[in-house]
Amino acid sequence: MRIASFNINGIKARLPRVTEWLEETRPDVACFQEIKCQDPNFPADAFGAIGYKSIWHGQKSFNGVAILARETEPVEIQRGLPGDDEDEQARYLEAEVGGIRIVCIYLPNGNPQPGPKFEYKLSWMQRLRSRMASIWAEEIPAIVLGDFNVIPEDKDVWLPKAMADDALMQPESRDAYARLLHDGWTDAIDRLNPRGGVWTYWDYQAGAWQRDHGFRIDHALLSPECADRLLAVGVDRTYRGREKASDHAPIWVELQA
DNA sequence: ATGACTGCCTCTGGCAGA
Repeated sequence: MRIASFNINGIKARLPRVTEWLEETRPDVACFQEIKCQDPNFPADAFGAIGYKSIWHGQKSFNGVAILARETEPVEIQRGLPGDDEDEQARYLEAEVGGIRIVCIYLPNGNPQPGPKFEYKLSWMQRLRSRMASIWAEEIPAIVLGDFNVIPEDKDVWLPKAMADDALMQPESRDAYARLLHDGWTDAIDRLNPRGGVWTYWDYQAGAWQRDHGFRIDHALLSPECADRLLAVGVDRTYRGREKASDHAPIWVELQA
């Protein structure tokens, strides 16, 4: 079973790229972040036509997440990250697909730091940890994946100095991410690429893609019930180099059926 | 080098992204 995640940076601008990727790679489950559309405008029919059923949580202009499943309907468990009734940003969608709990997240970027956006990021990560602890307690196969907007370690960025002041790699952001790992979740890409050097994002600016100036911020965290079944991981880098590409590449994990 | 690019909604420029 292959479960993928893709920060698509706008479903309207990216639909041809995204359907092409689905048809070429045929993941069993696909999580999208930054769909950047309101709920009525999500192109569920276009995905249905190529064999995928969708649930989504949209928002005007920004954010927005979706979960697609091949030949089966994702069963929605939770929409929006619990823990703050004031938070209306569409960044969290949780479903069950084929006996696996799928948690699709778009974690706040947090720039500029310090400031309210960085505080929002850190409080969001606290709430995520709490939600993940509840899921952990269910002792089920679960995978939390998406755009975490955290560079976990220096080995996960082409040049640590270049990003030193960025919210993505502040000690507070890294500590909050490390706590999830200490809680027992397995960073699937890191587990199978322990020396680092794996990028999932390249900026549109300054020829970052051409120079391979990237970093790793898209992650997949596995509960023990999933980690025991981990066969392979990957980043579909080639899609970053195509016409009208997202600034992220898709990531995927393969679990034993 | 306070640079660079892209998408969105449209106050077609300002915001957000990372």
